[in-house]
Amino acid sequence: MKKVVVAGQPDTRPCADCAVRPHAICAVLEQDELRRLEQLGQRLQYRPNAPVFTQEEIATSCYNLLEGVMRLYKLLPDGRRQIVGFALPGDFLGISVNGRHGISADAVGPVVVCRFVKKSFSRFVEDRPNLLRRINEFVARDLTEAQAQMVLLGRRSAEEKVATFLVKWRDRLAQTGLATAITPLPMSRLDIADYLGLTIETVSRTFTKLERDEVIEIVHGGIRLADAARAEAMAAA
Amino acid sequence: MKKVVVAGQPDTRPCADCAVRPHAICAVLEQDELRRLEQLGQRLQYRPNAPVFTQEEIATSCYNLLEGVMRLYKLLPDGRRQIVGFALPGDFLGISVNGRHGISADAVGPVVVCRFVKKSFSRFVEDRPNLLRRINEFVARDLTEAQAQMVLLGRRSAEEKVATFLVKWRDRLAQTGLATAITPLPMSRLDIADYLGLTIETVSRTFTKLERDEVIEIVHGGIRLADAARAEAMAAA
DNA sequence: CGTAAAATTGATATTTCTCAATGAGAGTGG
DNA sequence: CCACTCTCATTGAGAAATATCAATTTTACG
Repeated sequence: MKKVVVAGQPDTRPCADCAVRPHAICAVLEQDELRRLEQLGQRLQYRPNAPVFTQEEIATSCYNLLEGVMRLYKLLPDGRRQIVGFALPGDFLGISVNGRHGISADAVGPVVVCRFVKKSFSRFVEDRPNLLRRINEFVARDLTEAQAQMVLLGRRSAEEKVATFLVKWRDRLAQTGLATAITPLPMSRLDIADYLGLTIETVSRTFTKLERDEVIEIVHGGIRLADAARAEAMAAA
Repeated sequence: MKKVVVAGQPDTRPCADCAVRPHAICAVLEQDELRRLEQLGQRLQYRPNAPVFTQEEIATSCYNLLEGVMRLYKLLPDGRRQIVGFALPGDFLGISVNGRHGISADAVGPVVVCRFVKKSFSRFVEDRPNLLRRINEFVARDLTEAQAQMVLLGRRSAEEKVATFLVKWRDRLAQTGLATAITPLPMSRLDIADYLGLTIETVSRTFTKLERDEVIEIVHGGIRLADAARAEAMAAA
């Protein structure tokens, strides 16, 4: 594989006009704290499919996702893959429990992150309970989402899985200000399958069925939720 | 259903000789802080199957589990249930992200908890970054476990699910000092099924198969891991 | 002991997977 | 600008895993 990491150019856009700040952990920082944190962060770009960090690898950095979509996943020894989540701008990644990353993360499309070296980042957080609380909330939110995903994986049919995925993905994009008539799906069918605990064929068939039933319209690079109400009913929690 | 909550008697055993303290969030507290926290906690007992808190309910309390096993689960509107975890002594429960509980929790067998009113507990945590960090670690650990469970639910066969469950359950019991030749299974087959995303019949058949294959021996109220190595191989992460 | 709940077992149905083939777009080099 | 090729997505047919429905056995409990 080609080299995929693009070295960060000198920061031309500092935290001050960071688009994701209100949604990121940084939102709780004061101006001067922000400038301090800015020193610690390094902006990096990744090409589509480039790995950002890997399961089992010693966790030396954590990341704010600034632009693009990432997939977070675990692999079994025989290669089976479970995607445990997709990260969107504003998400904070790389928290580890035993010094090693529990999951792998790579770029779906082009990605820009703000990287922090864990050591200095931890020191920064240490005297700022505000920030620690904020990080805590982020982790708690991730846990809540993980629990919802367990219900999906363990107890729902293929059709419910796909409908739920589409509705929740649309809602997440809307929250980060990316609402459009068409819901873009930057990830592949295989990614969706590995996220929902299905095969690519079942995902494809389910998309087709939902389109036949006029719940969605499959368009290039995404879908249109033609009958959002019906999709939401299928996704009902 | 009968009333199941037994009012806490005046604390006869204060934090000082709390058996779970080293494994609980309280481990990071100094003697005097501990005495302070003690004021805030209330010891409560629950009968088997008694609910402790419920999904969607406004989250006013959080809990240290002191004795017994709890099941944590989510229900779908049509009654399908996914158990997202079993709690053991030392676990901290009731963290909520939006003021309401995201999950339900009830006692599997008899349970004793240490309950804290969220409001006063939060105030206590506020000036103790140590404790906040500890809670953070607990949530991060839960998240890591949830991610592992997603792999199990999405990508593993019934046999792998059951074997993994048994091995990990044994390991958890061992960690909390409950290691024995026989691994007790206080939860029902239905609980196990709802934890693994299977039906009760499939769980039962899989137990039988594992016994025929001499991987386990089914004994009253639990199992013996007759061939731990083989079980661990099936569970290999 | 007798009854109810839990667990097991069996027969069949259903869902989803697997394997195989085809089709559609995107990028490339002539 | 057009084949060519590669990857990704879709579709089909048949297989496999697990669910469902039903019966029976075992265990728990009054």
